[in-house]
Order: sequence, then C-alpha cells, then structure tokens
Amino acid sequence: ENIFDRSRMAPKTPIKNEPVDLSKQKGCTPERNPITPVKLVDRPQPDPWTPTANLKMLVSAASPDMRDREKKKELFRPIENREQSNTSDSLQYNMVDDSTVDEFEKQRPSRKQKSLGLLCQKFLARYPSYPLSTEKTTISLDEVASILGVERRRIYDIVNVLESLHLVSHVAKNQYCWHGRHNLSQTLKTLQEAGELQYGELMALFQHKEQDLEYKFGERKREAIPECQDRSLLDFPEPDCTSASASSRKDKSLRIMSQKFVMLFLVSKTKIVTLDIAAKILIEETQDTVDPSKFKTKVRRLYDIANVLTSLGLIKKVHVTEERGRKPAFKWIGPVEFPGKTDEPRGHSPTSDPLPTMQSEACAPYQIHATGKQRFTRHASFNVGQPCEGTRRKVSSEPNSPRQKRQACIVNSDEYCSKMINLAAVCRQKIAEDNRTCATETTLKSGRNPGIDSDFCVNTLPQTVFPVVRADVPSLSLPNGVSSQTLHSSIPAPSKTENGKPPVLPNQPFLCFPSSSLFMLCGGLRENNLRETLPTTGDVGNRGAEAPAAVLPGACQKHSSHKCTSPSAPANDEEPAAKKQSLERNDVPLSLVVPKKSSESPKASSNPGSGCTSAVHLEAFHLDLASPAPEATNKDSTKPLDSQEQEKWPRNKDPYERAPGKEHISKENANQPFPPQYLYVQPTAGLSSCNFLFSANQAPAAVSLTASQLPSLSVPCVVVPSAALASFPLVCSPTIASPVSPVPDGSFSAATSMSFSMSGPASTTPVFVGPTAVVTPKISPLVDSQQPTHPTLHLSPVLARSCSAVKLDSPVCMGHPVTLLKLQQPSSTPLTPKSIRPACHEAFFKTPGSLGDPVAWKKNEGTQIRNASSVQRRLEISSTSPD
DNA sequence: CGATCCCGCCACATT
DNA sequence: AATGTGGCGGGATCG
Repeated sequence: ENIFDRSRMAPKTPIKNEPVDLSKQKGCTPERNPITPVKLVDRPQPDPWTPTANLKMLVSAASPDMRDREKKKELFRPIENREQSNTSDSLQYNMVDDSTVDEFEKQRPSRKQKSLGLLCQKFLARYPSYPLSTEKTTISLDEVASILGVERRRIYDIVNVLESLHLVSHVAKNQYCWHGRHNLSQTLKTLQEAGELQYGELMALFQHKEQDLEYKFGERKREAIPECQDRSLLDFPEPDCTSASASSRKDKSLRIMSQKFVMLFLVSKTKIVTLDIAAKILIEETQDTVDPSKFKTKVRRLYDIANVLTSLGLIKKVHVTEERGRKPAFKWIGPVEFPGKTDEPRGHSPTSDPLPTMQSEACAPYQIHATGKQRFTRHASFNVGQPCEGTRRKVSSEPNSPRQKRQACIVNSDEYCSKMINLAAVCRQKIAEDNRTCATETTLKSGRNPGIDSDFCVNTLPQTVFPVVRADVPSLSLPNGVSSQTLHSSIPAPSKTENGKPPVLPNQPFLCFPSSSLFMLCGGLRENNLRETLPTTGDVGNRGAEAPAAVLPGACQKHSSHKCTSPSAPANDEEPAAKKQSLERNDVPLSLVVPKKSSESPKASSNPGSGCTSAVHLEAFHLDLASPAPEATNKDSTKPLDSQEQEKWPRNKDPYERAPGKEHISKENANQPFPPQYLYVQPTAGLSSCNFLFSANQAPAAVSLTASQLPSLSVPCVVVPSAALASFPLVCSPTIASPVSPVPDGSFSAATSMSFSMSGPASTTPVFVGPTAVVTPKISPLVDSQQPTHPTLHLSPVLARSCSAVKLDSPVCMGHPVTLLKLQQPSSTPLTPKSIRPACHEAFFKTPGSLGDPVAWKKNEGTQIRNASSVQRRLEISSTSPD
C-alpha cells in the first residue's frame, strides 16, 4: 500500500493526512516531511480527515488498481473510487509530483457519481436479468464491493432491496444468489395482493377524491379483500411478533420497507406515490403523531429504496403538484397487470420458489391458506429450477424462521395503520362474511391441505375466494366484444355485489359451486363443448356434450418443464384439493365455474371416464373471447387449426389497428369462434387415479388428433392419471399450435400419448399437451423470436406464451393468446376506469395455482423465456398506448 | 432552502 | 471476540 501511495497518492497524501501520513511518509520519504507541515499550515484543513479516511483512501486507491489489473479495466475510471478530494491543497504541492492528479481531482466524484442508483445500475449490469435456470450466480459481497469500489455497506443497501423483490437471495454469509427477474412478476403479484389487504384502503384514503370511493370498491372487489380481511384481521390483531420470536429489529429493515413501498405502488390506482404519503403509511406506530425525525429518517430510507427500484426500471421519479406545491413522488413504471393475466399463470408455478420467501417476508398476514404444506413439499422440489438451490436449502431453512419473525413484525407495522384499516376492516368483514358463506366450502377444501404455510396462504385464499364469487355464467356466452366487457364488469360486480349475494352474483359470469369438484376450463378455443358439462356453462358452450370430444390432447399440453396447469391434486392425492387441480391456463380464464356436487353428476354423465370419480372437480376456464359463435360447432372447430392460425397470422400484421381494443378482439374472435374450453375433472381424493380433461372442443385439435393419430382418442375426453397430474402441471392450450411450431400433429399425438403414459408413474416433469403439436425444444426459440415482435405475439404466440410462461415462472400455461389479449385490452383499455378486472383475473389465476399444486414449474428447462409477463407487457403496451 | 442521499458510526446478529 | 448486517441520522450536495 505504501508503495502504492507513493506512486500515486504520495503527493496528495501528505497534504491530507497529517498524522498518519506523516508517520508513513517519514518512513518512506523524508522529503515530504517538510511539505506536510507546510500544507497543514496553509490549510487549516477544511478536511476532516480521520484515520479512517486515510484507510479509506488507501483502500479505495488500491481497489481501483486491483480492478484494472485483475478484472477488466472496464469498470470505471479510477476516479470514482478515489476520494481524494485533495484537490486544491494537493494541487499546490502535488503539482510537482503528478500532474495527473489534477485530473483526478477534477473528476472528483460528484455526488451523483456515487449515488446509490448509479451503483445499483453497475451492480445490475453485472448480472443477467434472466439468467438461465441452470446457472446459479453467486454474489460475493466483498467482491462486488471491491469491484464497484464502494463500501460493503452500500452493497447491503442494494442487495436488501433486491432481495425484497426476490431478485437475489441471501445464501450465506457474504454470499447472495442471483435469481434475476424471472420471478419478479410473481413477486409483484404477491406484493400486490398483500398490499391490497394492507394498504388498499389506506391508499384510498390518502388518495382522496371521489376516486377513493371507487378505489375502495375496486379493491374490495378484488379477491384479496375478502381473503385478506380475514387474514388481515386475524393477523393484525396478533402481536405475534413479540411472542413469535424476539422479533429482531431487523425485521423491519429495508427489505420490508421496500416491499411495502412497492405494495403501495401496486395498490395505488395512479401508480404514483408521493414520498410523504409513503413515509406516513410506512411509519409504524401511530400515524397520528408522526415524529418529525422519524419521518425524516423514513424518507431517507425511501430514497435509498427508490434509487434501487429506479435502477431496476420499476419506478421513476416524478413530481406531483398539489395545492401546496409540488411534492416529490415516484411513479410505477413496471409491470402492473400480473394480477390478472400474467401473474395468474405464473402464480402457480412461480409460487414455488419465490413465493415462499416472499410471502414469508412480506406477507406475514397471509397464513390462512391450507395449501401451504403441500407446497412446501413441492417447494423443495421446485427449487430445482432455481439457480441456487444448494444454497437455497439454507435459505429455505434458515430464512424461514427469521422471516417468519419478520412477518410478525410486519403485522405489527400494519397495526399502526390499524385505525384506518379498522374502518376498512369493518367493511371488509362484512364482505368477507358474505364471501365466507359462499366460500366456506372452498375454503374448507383448501383447508384440507394439511400443512399450510403461512407463506403460501396468500395465494390460496384469493383463489378460493374467487370461485365463490363468480357465479354467473351468462356472460360467458357473450359475444365477443361483450364478453370481454362483461367479464370485467362481472368481476368487479361481485365485489360490489357484496351486498348480498356472495355466492352467486347476478352479474358475474360464473357460477360458483362451493364444493364442486369440477372445474371448467375454457380455452381460448372457440368451441368448447364444455358448456354442456355445465348447465350454466352451457352458454359457453356450445354445443352439446358431445362436442367436448376434442380431448385435451389438443387442448392441453403438458410440458415437463412447463408449468402448466396444475392439476392439482397433489401428487399424493391425499388431499385432492379440488382446486388445485385447476388448470390454469394462463390465459385468462374469464369465468370459472365450479360446479360442485351437482356438477358432478352432470359431468359424470357427460364424461365417460367420470365414473372414476364420484366427486370430480371441474374447472372451467373461460376465455373471454367472445367468440362469435358459440354455436360454432365442433366441426367448426374441426377446421384445421392451421387454417385458423394462418388467418390469424395475417391479421396479426395489423395488430395496431386492433390493438385499440375490443375491435381487435372481435377480429380474433372472428378468427376464433370460441375460446376453447376444457373441462378438467379431478377425481376426488383417491377416487380415481385418473383425471379427465375434456376439451370443449377444439375442432382443430380434435380433428388433428383423431385424424392424424389418435383415432382411438376420438373420445372427447382425455384421461390422465391423477397421480400424473399431480406431478405435472397441465396446460391446456386451446389454441392451436402456431404455424410456427414445426411439430406436426403427429408429434402432438405423440405428446398426448406420452402424457398418458407418463401419468401413470409420477414423473415430476409436467407434460404439456397441446392441441397442436408442442415442441418443447422448439418452443424456446420460438418464444424468443416472437417476443421481440409484440404484435404478432398475441396470436400465434399461444404456444410461445405457454412455453414462455412455463419457462418463466408461471406455472400456468397460457393457452390462448387471444384471450389474453382480449382480457388485457379491456384491462388496459382506458375504457373501464377501474382496474377491477385485473383483480378478478388474478384471483382466477391464483386459485388454480394456489390450489393447484404449486408446481414448481418455474424451473423448467434451463432456458427460460422471458415470461409471459414480458409478452403481456408488450401487449399491454400495444393496447394501452395504441401507437 | 428544500430535496436528496452519501457516509459511516455503531448496535445487533452470527459465527 | 471477530465479523457480518444493517438501522440510523448527521450533514454534505444538488437543484
């Protein structure tokens, strides 16, 4: 070091460092002695040099060199690192020694250059946003700190925020594991849900205006509310923190603050949060008396967090001018839709890894769900996907406990808002009660799951709720444009409807059968024969029961890596949570029908295989598509997918026009008469080992299948061993394989066959069954290519999406691109002011996911695609900002 | 002068 | 006790 100093610093050093340097200097060079004194004399020293400072200088000076040598010189200019502010002083003396010094001086690190935001960018630049699942990237704090030329403390600031979003995880001492943004949307979704529970009302209050009212309603609408309420209510009261463990003060840490901060954005209607409001909300304890100092401190922290979030591209700084003047604020510019769409799918699979942590940390409140344990188990398995598994273990084990504590803490913090919340709570309770009546059964189901982790709870609850909420089917049948609207409207309605009809809302498109084991899934495909299955659904449907023929094969694809839907039943079957099975389609299943017992009968009748299960769960997902013709008979569907797709493609070209909204949809509809629907019948516990999937019909699929290869399968139903399902997530993509997919139908058939065979044994890998041939390998490439082009995406992309989705995190598969689009549009569309539907969607998705096994899809193949989320984003963008 | 937020002390946690 | 973490707030810098 000394040497080093001499070469470079020598001149400067003397000036600055009085005592220390002197000693050193003396040792080193007598010459300087004289100098030093002079300097001192000259300058009374503005510099507060401290021994530490010297050390720092040395270190900093050294570090840069190190970097250059060792690493690439790339990084930054040494300048940054150096703190020598010696400038003036040094100049005088130093001039002699080094002219170069001056330069450094000039460049002195302006504050900005050292900002946390910039530092964070550098940090992020070192790691891929979407690392391959296979590669686990470990981050060494010391290493990074030295490379970036900052103190480790700063790295903590960054890492803590990143950890709150699950971009990294704390593996071990000084070691963090980089996950990238694969799970980001999932995390955000979770946070949003949590946020709604905790802050929805508060935010509404803060954001006064008439909006508030709406806001509240909207929130209530969302599934979260009811659920949350229960939880929240429960949780809040609990002072658990204390008891649970000595809550370490750390619990409140930056991490939690960060999550809460993000929640505020996600809950905020405007997506803009002012610092003061955030600080007020986040300050624990009495909101009444806001200790000024505390407030100030909080704001400081928020700046720290905001800097990191800004670097992540999730928020941006803005100013809001209010009566009083302009206030600093931040606007959320990250993804927003997860709830409904993107997230849904993800929810399932992604939940596995990310959620656990997330939930534990952030969402202490949600514990209710039953699903928990199962997930846990799976959870472990899930880990596979993630990069740092080995580490994970630790994490999972270790962190959990601590995190739990944290949760407790969180709860407490929430309490501070209790007053405000209480008001809301009252309302919620009412609502919740209503819901409960309806949901009770469902809940019970969830409850069945023996082990429930608090972590998972969040998801499950909402899910459970959803089913309940949606009652009406009518909307389902809706024609195109209408359908989309209805869906949305319907969704919101429920919440509002709280008035009284919990179980079935008139408006709602879906019927809820509390205990029903059946779920209907509606694929984007036009014809789903499913409706037959459900009386109510019938509307959806379409043609008769027979229609359903198109079996899953076409519709559903399983992908080993993909997460598709999950079927749920936990592999074990022990607890066949009815819901779990839900498939998800990521698509946006508009409606969900859960006919319970009653439904069973119908289904059973309808289904040949039904016999297996006395209690079958039927899940129906509905794509919003308003397909023009519900009528579209099977036969229509029978049209070769290709043809349809082809048509679509061309159209895709014009996406822009469509984009605006419904119109777009209508077109699609035209193309696709119906969203395909699938019925998934789960065997009740133990009953059958087989699961049946019925495709509403996708003609194409059916056709292809039968024609090409699965003559035997002519039957509309696909039977999948429950066990298999459990282990695999099913994805049903009503949509046809995009033309892109090279795989011929034959492949498809093969796939199907495989699925069956697979089912028997418990294979961990999910099978993807698609009407069209699905090619796993291909998928990835396709996805990539497609992604870039957003417009096209929506159409063909189905597969891609599904794939992508799968790859990513989302457990759910998106089967129907179209549907998604539609949904999004509406949501994105300015038309409906309220974003209600999103919530609904989310709930939707969640349900399956949460219920369903938490398949650990996410891992999937190594190659992960940016997810559906990205796609969605694009979509949204396109739709939202129509050019 | 208010908005930002760097810096690093020091308490607490972990090893 | 050493070391890792990270809460916290003084006070510098920015605009």
